Amino acid sequence: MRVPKQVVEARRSRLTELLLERGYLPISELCEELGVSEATARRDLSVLEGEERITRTYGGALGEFNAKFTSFRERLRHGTGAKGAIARAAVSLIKPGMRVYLDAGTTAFAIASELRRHLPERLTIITNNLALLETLGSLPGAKTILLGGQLLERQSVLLGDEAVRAVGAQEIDVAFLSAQGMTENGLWNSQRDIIRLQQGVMKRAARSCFCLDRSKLGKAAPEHLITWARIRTLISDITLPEFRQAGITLKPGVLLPGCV
Amino acid sequence: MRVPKQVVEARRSRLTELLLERGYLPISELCEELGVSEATARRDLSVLEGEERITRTYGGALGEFNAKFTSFRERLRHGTGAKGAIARAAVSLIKPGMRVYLDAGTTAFAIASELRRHLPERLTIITNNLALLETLGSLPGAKTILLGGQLLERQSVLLGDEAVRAVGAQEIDVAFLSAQGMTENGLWNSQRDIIRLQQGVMKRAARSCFCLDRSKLGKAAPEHLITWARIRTLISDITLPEFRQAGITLKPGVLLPGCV
DNA sequence: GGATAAATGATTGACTTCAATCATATCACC
DNA sequence: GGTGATATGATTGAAGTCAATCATTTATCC
Repeated sequence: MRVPKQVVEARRSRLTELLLERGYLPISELCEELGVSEATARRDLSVLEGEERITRTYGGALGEFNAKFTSFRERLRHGTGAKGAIARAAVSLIKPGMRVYLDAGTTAFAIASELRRHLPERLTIITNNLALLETLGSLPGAKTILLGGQLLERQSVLLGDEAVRAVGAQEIDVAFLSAQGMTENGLWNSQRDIIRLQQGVMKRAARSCFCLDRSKLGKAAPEHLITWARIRTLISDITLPEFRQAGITLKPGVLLPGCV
Repeated sequence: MRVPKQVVEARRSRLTELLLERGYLPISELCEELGVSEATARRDLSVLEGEERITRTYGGALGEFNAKFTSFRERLRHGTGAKGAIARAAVSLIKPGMRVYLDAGTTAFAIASELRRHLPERLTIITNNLALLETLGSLPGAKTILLGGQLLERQSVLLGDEAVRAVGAQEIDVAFLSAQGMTENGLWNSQRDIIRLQQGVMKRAARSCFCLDRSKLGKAAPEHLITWARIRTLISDITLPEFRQAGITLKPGVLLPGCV
C-alpha cells in the first residue's frame, strides 16, 4: 500500500537518527524499530546511502558520524603515498616528552596514524580536531588535550574565540599545521577562524612545521596565512626545482628532507 | 601451522588498531589487511570480542570507540524508563535561545536524545562530554560549544584546569548536572576534577538542575559536591516520601514534578 | 473522481557469512 | 629432542543477506 510522502521521509529521518544514536544497527533491529518489513528497510537504506546520509554494511548500516570518519580515513591508505611520507617525516621531529600540536586536515590524521605505530614516551598531544580523538584517545601513555570552542557543523573541528583563548594558555614544543593552498605569496586557508587559531598556535609553539602535499601547489584560498619569509620548516613531497618553477624560493634548510 | 604466540598477539593488536582507525571493516578487508584466511580472521574477532576490545557485526567488526559508545547507548532504551522521564522533564525547562550546559553521564545523553526530538530554536549547548557530540553535532540550528581540557582515558570526557578555566568564560542559562550518589548530606561524585568543573559550572549558571535517578539514593562517593540546602532544582523519579524515608528533607519546589 | 504513480510486503534464487570439523604444521614445554 | 598443545587453512552445511520481481494498496495529480 502506498503511504504519504511525509511518512516515508519521517521514517527515513528517524532511521538516520537511530543510526546516529547507536552508531551501528543490523537490519533486523532496524525493521523492528521502524515497524516495517525487511524489504522496506533495505529500500530506505539504499536511498539514504545514495544521499550519503548513512553507510551500509553487509547486514546493517552505520550512522553518518562513523561514515564521515570512515570515508575520511579511506581517502588515506595507511602510510602510503605522499601523505604517509609527510607523516613519517613529521613524526621524526617528535621526541619523547614533547608537547605536540596537530591541527585539522587529513595530514594531521596521517601523523596521528603514524604515531600509533611509533609512539615516543610521555607525549602530550594538543589539538582542535575531534576526528583525531578516535585515533589518539586510546593511545596508552600519551596525554591528549583538546582545545575548547565551537563545533563546526558537518566538520569535526573546534574553532572560534574560545579555541584561540584556549591555545593561548598552552605550551607547545612543535606544531604541525596545514593549509589549503600555496602560491608565491605564501600559504592560504579558507576561513578566517582557522587562520586566527593557527596564528595563535604559532605564537605559542617553539617550532611550527607546515605540512602540505603537492596538490596544494599553485592553489590560492580566500584568506592569507603566512608569507614564505616567515616559514621556518616545511614538510612536503614537492622538490626544490618544482618550487622554483612555481616562483617560490625557499630559504635553505626550510624544506625538511626525507619525503620527496 | 602453528605460529609464535607473540605473532598472534601482534596480529590481534593490529586488528584492534585497524578497527580503531577505520571504525568499521568487513571481514574480507580484514583478511586482506592481515594476510590471513577468513577462518583465522574470524577466530581473532571472536577472541577480541570476548575481551571486549571490539564489537563484531554480521560481516565485519567495529572498533572499540564505536563499541564503547554503542554499549553506552544500549543501556539507555530511547525515552523509556526513569532516565527518559527525567530527560523529558529537563527539556521542558529549556526555552528558545537558551545557553544550556550538559555534563557527563547517561542522563545527559538522555537529555540530548530528547533534544533531537523537540529542539527549541537558537539553542546553544555547552558540554565537556564528547559522547554527546555524536548526537548533538549534527543538530541543525543548534550551536554546540565544547569545553577544552584533558581527555580522560577510556572515557569521553574533558576535565582538568583547562576545562575549569574554559567554563569560567561561558554564560549559562540552565545547567543539567548529575552525581554518582546522594545521602542526607547532599550529593557526591567520584572525582575531584569532576567536582571542580561542576562547581565552576554552577558559578556561571543562572540555574543549576541536578538530575539523579533512584539508583543513586543512599549511595555515597569519595568527594562531596553540594549540600541539600544549596540545591534549587532537582529532577528525579524519586517521590518526596521516599526522600523523607532516606532522611532527606527537600525544600518545597525543589523537586521538579512530572517524572515520578 | 478517475488515472497514474508510488510505496509496501511477500517471494524467489543467487550469493555471503558463519561455526564446526578436520588434517596439518610447528611452537612450547619438559 | 620428543611430545603434547595450539594455530592455521580448507571444507561443509546451515543460516543469513540481498536485489529483483510481482501483486496489492493507496496517495497524488489532473
